[in-house]
Amino acid sequence: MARATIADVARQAGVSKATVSRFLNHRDKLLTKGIAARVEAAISTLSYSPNPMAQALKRGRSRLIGLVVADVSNPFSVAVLRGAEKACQQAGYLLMLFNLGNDSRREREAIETLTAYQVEGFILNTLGQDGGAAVESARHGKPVVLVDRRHHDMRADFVSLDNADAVRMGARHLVEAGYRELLFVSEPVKDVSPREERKSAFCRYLSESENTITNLHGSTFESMADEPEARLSNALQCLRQSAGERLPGILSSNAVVTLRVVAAMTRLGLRLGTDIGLVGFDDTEWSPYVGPGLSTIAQPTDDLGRIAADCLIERLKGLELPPRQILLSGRLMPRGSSVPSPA
Amino acid sequence: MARATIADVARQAGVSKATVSRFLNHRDKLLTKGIAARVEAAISTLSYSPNPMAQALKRGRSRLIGLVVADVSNPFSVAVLRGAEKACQQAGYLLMLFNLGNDSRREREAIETLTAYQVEGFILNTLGQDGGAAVESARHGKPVVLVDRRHHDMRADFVSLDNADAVRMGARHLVEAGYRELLFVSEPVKDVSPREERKSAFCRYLSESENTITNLHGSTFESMADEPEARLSNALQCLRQSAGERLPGILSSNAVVTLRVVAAMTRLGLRLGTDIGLVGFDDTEWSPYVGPGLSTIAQPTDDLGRIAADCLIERLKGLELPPRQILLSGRLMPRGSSVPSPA
DNA sequence: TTGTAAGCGTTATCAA
DNA sequence: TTGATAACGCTTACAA
Repeated sequence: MARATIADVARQAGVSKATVSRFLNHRDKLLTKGIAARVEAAISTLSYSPNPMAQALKRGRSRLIGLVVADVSNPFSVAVLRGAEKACQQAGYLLMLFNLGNDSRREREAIETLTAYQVEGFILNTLGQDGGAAVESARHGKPVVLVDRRHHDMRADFVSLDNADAVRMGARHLVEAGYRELLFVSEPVKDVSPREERKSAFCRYLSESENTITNLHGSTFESMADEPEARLSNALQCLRQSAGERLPGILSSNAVVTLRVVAAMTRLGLRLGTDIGLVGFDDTEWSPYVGPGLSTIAQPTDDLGRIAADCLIERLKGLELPPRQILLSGRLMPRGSSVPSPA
Repeated sequence: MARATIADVARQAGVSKATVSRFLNHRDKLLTKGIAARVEAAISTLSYSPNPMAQALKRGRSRLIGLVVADVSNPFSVAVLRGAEKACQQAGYLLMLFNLGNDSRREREAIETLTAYQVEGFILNTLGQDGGAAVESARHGKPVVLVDRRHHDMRADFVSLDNADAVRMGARHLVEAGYRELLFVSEPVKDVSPREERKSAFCRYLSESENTITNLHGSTFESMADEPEARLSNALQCLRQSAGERLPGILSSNAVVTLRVVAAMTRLGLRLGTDIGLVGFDDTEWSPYVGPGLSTIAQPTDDLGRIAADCLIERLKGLELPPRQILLSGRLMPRGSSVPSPA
């Protein structure tokens, strides 16, 4: 038999639908003990639970939160997803996931689809390049929280790693380990805010440290997904050239790039740590087992997701505040790839 | 301003709501050219799109498919998710994801929540241990497709890797490479169907090959997440003991276990391939870069997800057929970890 | 404190 | 071919 409706419960308990609805929404506030008990009994014998679609239609609120991620296969996104999910669940919301599959042109579609399903707000881990779809929905009164990636045209709560600090931490670690010719490797920076921030923080670190640390020098390199392998290999060889007697060290801006660097070093027969130092953003379960162990900067991904969701839920509860910016610190995980010579 | 409703469109076009609805659902089948044009114009000027909640309420169908995964942080689940998503999108369905976070007791909650949102069917990548919640919903007429994990009490379409074949492939590869003392390492097998299938396929392979291959011997080991590190280390040392002069080789049943094995070997100072051969289920982006490269058995994850979704959608379209079982072949990715001595 | 009735945005049934 | 009108399952004035 089909799901029980509020009418079934009302009939079973010998009361009106309104009474059942009151029991559900205001619990015992307005109800006689006896009636409440009868309703409760009816609900449990019919194992009734309200139809959220109908509720959404009537209330205009769906208890749904839209989560749009640029790419679910990015472990970072998944980690954020998990954190957000937990927070949403606790607050009685359900996450609706829309994965862009790295096609940023679909962002508008995602937001419109989710809007159609009456999501009450958005958590976005996207580029924001699809004609300000997010901005629009913010104007329509749906709160938005940005995670990890800023939208340049948008004022909204923003939750992210403290990139500047993390870069400084990674670079300083390399320097303290003895590496002097630094290279920052990232995917193409263009319009992707964390990449921009990391790159410029890297440059800032260099110009700040040139005075105090002798022989320190650095440069940056952008590696594309579909480039010929030789490009990155060349860059590494140049790096060793310019290093001369000094030790070269690489700071890579995410796990994918880190793997590309490792691959290139493998091709060239270069040893991690010994020939070139390496520190990479994003600590993964496999980081300890690549080569002598990869030194990484771990992001508090769970917290990022949780806090993003909490921010959104606060807004949904009516919190009025100028857009907040919440930056969380990363944690350095030193391993063999940033140790100059084998023990 | 708020979303346009069908009433707004009707007013704008100077027709009734029914006419607009007809335009939407039966297109031009029943409509005068002129009227159709007016409705079309009104729809586009108001940029109207129907409210799926209202549609769901009225039709009893939501265009939603529920996907329940045991653990999103498992890359396998994510890959399936991506495949399923693509297929659903093409068929005009939206996926609602529910992540169990490895707590199989929440499966019932997941199914009930999704049912409340009127999902039309389920794709389950779960244990099915939560009191046959899935079975129930199947009885309520919601089609279910199982991916990777069987529910012993359930007859439903099932999509999975051909585990028996994959195990044979992995074991044979080790044997052909010269390893003779084989160990199958998996997480606790209890009631997790792919683990059971892989383990028993391993044992079957052994008993079938003992006759033809001299000196071949094998055993199995179950490694728990929270066990002391020493347990697995011991197992490896035992393995080398019993191997004697022969080469020991390990077949590990998923990526997590593979990393545990690698960790244990690292602790013991054993070299991958040279001291112990290793082939692991699940090919990951990092597999090539751990040690001399990890030999793996790649699953066609995208296909698994896509086919699962397609099966479900066929059922939703009314296909009546006894439960199907669709097994896809894995692919061996040989790398350094199954090469006995360094080149 | 409880019930009646209207309405959320659709679709489906009936007349016209 | 088109238009009223009644549902779908729920919430919420307003009445009682």
